Amino acid sequence: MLTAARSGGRTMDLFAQVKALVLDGIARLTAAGQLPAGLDLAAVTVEPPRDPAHGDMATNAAMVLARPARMAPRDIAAALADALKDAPGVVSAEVAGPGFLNLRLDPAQWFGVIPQVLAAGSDFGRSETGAGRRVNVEFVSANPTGPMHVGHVRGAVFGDALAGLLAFAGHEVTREYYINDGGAQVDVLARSAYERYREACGLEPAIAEGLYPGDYLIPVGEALKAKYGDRLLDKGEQYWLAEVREFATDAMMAMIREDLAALGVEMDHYFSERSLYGTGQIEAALATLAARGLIYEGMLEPPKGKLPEDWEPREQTLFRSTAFGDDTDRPVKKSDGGWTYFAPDIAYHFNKIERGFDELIDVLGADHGGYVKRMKAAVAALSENRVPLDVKLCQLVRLFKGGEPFKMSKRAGTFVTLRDVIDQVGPDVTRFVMLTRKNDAPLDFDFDKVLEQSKDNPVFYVQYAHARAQSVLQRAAEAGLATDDGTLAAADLGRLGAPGELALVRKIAEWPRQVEIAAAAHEPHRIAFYLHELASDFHALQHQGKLDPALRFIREKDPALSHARLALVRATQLVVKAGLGILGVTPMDEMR
RNA sequence: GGCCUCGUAGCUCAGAGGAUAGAGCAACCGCCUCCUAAGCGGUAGGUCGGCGGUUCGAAUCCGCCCGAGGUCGCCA
Repeated sequence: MLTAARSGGRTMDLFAQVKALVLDGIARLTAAGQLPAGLDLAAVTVEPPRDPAHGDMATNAAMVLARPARMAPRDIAAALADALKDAPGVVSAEVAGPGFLNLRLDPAQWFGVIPQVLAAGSDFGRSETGAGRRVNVEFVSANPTGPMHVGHVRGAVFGDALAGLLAFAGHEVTREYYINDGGAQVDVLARSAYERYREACGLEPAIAEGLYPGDYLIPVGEALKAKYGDRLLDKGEQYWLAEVREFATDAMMAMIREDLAALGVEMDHYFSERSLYGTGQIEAALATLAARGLIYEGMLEPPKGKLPEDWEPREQTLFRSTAFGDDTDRPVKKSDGGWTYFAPDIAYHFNKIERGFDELIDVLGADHGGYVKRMKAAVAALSENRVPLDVKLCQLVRLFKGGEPFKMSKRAGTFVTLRDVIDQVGPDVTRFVMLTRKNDAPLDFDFDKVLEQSKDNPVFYVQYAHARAQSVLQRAAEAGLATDDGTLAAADLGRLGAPGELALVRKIAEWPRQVEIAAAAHEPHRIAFYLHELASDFHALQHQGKLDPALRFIREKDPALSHARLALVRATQLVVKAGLGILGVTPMDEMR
C-alpha cells in the first residue's frame, strides 16, 4: 500500500497514506468484532510526534475511540498495534503513554519520497483538497486617491500569498481589488487634481485644508491641461467634477497597478464601487435582504458608554445583522439619504456571491475589525448561509531603521510609500519578511535588518539553502557526475540513511501536509516557517560533511552514493522552490 | 461601557485538543587545510497573564478577571 505512492498523477502525502493504514487496521478490528461497529473516526489523526524518539508517526486512535467503544485506550492501542505491525512499510508499532500508538517506518518509506519529488518537480505537494472550489480573495483595495503607502504592503503581500497558497492546494482562485471610487474621497481627489490643473495652466493652486497635497497629482494636472486645454478654467464645479474625478481616479489606479506590479502582485479583477451606483445593483441587493425581512426602518440604541457629542435618536433604514450574530443592527442609509459605505459593500459581496464563488475572503487592515461581523452577517443572509466569508485582518507594520522607530508623517515629508520600501529592499525581501508573522500579530520591519545577509535574516537563510543546493549540484556536474533529475530519480536510495539525511527527508515528506494545513487555516506564514525549518535541516546536513568528509554530498570515488545524496539535495531544492513560489519570492541560484 | 485582535524564555515569535511547550536573537562554550563559516553544534534560560470549567488529556476549547492595541450611527 505504501508503495502506491501516487494517485491520479499527483503525489500523495505519506502521512495520509499511513492514516489510511490506520483506518484500515481499525476496519479489520471492527470486522473481527474486536471493536464495535459504527465508530466515528473523524477525530483520528496521524501526526509526526513532537519527540522523534517516539517514532516516525503517532496516532491518537485508541484514545479517541476509547469512550465510544467503552474500552480501555491501551487495550485498543494494543489490538491496533497487532493489526498494523505487519503492514507494508511499518517496522514497529508500540503502545506508549496514555494510549498513543507509535509507528516506525522502514527508512525506505521516507526516502521513497525523493523520486516523487523529482518526478513532480516544484509541483510536489500540490493538493486536491480545494479541487472544484472557487475562491475569491479580495485584498489591498486601497482608496484610489494616491500611491500605495507602506501600510498597504502587508495586506497586498498577505493576500497574494494566500491566493497562491490556495491555488497550490487546488482551489480556483480569483485575486480581486475593490476600487473605492464611490465615496466623497474621490470628489476630494478631483478637487485636488483640479488645483494642479490650474497650476499647470499657470495659475496659483489653492490647495485648501482637506485636499490631497501630494506631488503625485502634479502630472495629473498637466495631463488634464493636455487633454482639456483651458476649457475647465473658471467653470463651476458641477461643470468639471465628474470628468476630472474619472480622469484622476484612472490615473491613480494606473499608479497603484504599477505599485502592485513592483511588488509582484497581479490582480485578476478590479471591481469599481461606482459601477454599483445607478445600475440598480445596490437596490437589488437590499431588496433581496428586504424580501427576507432583514431590512426595516427603526431606531438604533445609542452606543454604550461615552456618547458621540452630536448623538440624537433618529429613525433610519437598518439591516437586521443581529439575526446573524452581530451586536447591533446596521444602518445602510445616511441622514442625507445617501448610502452608507456598508450599502454598496453589501451589493459588492452580493455580486461576488452571484458570480458563483464557493468561498469569499476579505483581507483588511486591523482598523476594520469592527466591520467584520456585519459583513459576515450580510454574506450569510445574501447567500442563505451557502457561502462562507473569512475576513483576515492584518495588524500594523512598525517601521524601524537601525533599531530605531521610524516615524511617519505626511507633513514632515517622511511619508513612506510602497515604492520607497521596494526601492530600498526589493520585492522578494519585502514579501518574505511580511510573511514571517501571523497576519493578526503586529510586525516589525527594520530597513537595515531585512537587508542583513546572515542567518539572522530568514529571507537569506532560506534563499541560501536554495543557492547552496544549486552550488552543490554545480560542483557535482563539474566533477563529472550526472545531475539531471532523471538520473537522480533512478539513484539507489538504499545508500542513504545517515541521521541527518533521514531528518531532512522527513521534513520534505511533511511538505504536502503543511500545504494542506496552511491552506485550510488561510495562514501563508506557516509556509515561511516551514521553509525556515527545511533550510535548517539542510544547512545542518551540509555541515556534517565539513566535520566528516565521508558524509559529504559528493563522494567522487562513489558515484552511486553521490547520486543518492544529490537526489536528496535536489529534492530539497525543489521543495524550497515550490514554497518560495507560493510566497511569490524568487529563488536565488547564487548569492555571492 | 460593548465588540474585535493579542498576551508563550531577557528580546522577537512558532505551536490542526496530545506525550518532557519549541525556534531565532541576546548570554556562555565550541567548530573552517574542507561541497558557500552568508554556515553548524552545545550549555543555560518557562507558574504558556490570572482563576475556574469541559476533557482520558488544555498554551490550544468555554466562562470570569487583569493587561496591550484597535474599533464603536450620517469615514472609507
